[in-house]
Amino acid sequence: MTAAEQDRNISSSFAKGLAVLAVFDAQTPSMTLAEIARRSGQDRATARRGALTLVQAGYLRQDGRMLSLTPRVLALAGGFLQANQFGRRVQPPLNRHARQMEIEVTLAMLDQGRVLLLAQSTVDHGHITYGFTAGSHIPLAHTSLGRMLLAGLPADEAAAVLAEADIPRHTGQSLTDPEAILERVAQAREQGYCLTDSEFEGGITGYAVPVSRPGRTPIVAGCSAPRGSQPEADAERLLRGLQLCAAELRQAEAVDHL
Amino acid sequence: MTAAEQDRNISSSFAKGLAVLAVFDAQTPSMTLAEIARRSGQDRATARRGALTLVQAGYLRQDGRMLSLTPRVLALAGGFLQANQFGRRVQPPLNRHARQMEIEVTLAMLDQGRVLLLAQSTVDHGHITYGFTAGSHIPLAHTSLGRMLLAGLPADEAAAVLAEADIPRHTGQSLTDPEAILERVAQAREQGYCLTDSEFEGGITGYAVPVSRPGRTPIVAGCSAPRGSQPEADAERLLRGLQLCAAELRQAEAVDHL
DNA sequence: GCATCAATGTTCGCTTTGCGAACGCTGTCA
DNA sequence: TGACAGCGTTCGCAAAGCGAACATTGATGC
Repeated sequence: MTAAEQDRNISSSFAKGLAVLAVFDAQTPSMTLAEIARRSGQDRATARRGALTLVQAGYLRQDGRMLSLTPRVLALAGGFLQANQFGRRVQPPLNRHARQMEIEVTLAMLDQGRVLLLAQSTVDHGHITYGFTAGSHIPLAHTSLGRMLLAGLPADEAAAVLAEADIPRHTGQSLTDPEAILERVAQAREQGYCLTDSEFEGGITGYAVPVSRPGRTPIVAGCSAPRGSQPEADAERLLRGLQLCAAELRQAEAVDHL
Repeated sequence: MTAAEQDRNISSSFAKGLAVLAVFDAQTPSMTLAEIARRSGQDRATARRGALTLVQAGYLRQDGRMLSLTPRVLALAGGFLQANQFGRRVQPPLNRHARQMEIEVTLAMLDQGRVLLLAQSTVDHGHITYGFTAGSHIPLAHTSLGRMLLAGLPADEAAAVLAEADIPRHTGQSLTDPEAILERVAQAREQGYCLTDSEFEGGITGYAVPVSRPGRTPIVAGCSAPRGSQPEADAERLLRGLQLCAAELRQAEAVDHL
């Protein structure tokens, strides 16, 4: 009696193992077996087999009872980055505009109810940096990147995605009502850019503009900076820079088939 | 009769699935099932199950009969990068020195007989760029990064690693005799830096210095540039810059536990 | 110091999964 | 048009791996 109609085309052991690997995208640098089991929602024995397999394959390292990712996982991402020519087609425009704007520029897309950072220009100056890198996840609801991404979806889909995402309160200014957030999203959709202020980190303003063509899976570019003495002049300058950057990426078709 | 003494702690299905995922680190952006099967050395049916599982998990996308990586694989690397604070501790020094040197600086380590790029500064100027990114693999034998990495190993281990790696001929200047290469490696080990000229790409000189402390798993920093009119002055300037960068990374203990 | 308890890591019998030979389908060449 | 080569897909049977049960570790009370 098999009530659960298991699909013979899917390897459940493999899927469970992948869940073990994916658990490490949290901020926790290393975990015990039991913790992996808990976070991946699997039996300890199952998680153990998955983890030991990953150790043998070289993706995980075991120090005593702690397990942590090895640099080899970078090679997995490397495949994607090379296939899509990020080094040639995405990173250079990002860097050039970042340098002109004198600010870090980030490219992002939706992933599982969060914002996935695809690439980040790296400009050197005195500014604070969150320390996010390509592959980092950041919250959806309280960042300009997240809201601009939602704005790239039809309103009903955006509402559905937001309903699935959790909406923690980062600062006193964070909007917590989904309706209020969706209103900001609609506003971003209309005006073609998104600003947020102090909702994720106090005193920091976020800027974002769309990169992907309408209808495609949304991709956005954005940046963030401490609120200065002339907020409106800053906003105008930065949004103009982001728009230029986005236009260039669009023209280079750097991002069309993600 | 089970002659092969299969380890009950390892999930072979998972290992095979991982092999499917790893196949995409080639330069091939998308593949058919049969090609995946061939490259991963697996039965077509097995490869199919692995691939379909990856599709369901969102790491692979299926367009007709072609399969390609999705951006979600970046999240796997993101876990590693965040855990090791690359955004805070590695990227900023790299960028700063790259800007001072006016050249792209790369951080790398050994991985499976090749050089794995861990991070890359991103400076904007007119120079040629190979288009490599973090996570890219480059050859071991004919790059200064590769030879400096080998120099970080005891001589016998270096020879063993090199024996496993393949040594294609990229240019007319590529050394092909393992002994000759090991001699250059020994030279690099003694003098504490490595230069290569035109062995990977004609007219391009590569520079590399060690970053990790002696005895640890080798990590190196390097850069490459077209040979200019004053090769020796260039070499001195660039090596000095790389040494400063390496010293800073060492002091920040940015790379100690990889 | 010893007993108690909770939480983690590991084993092994039973069931389920997934291996791969075999099949059908599609496009190509003579 | 028939033969063929390469591809994706199916299904019976062997073996892989699930998880209850068992060790092991380490913290807490007496």
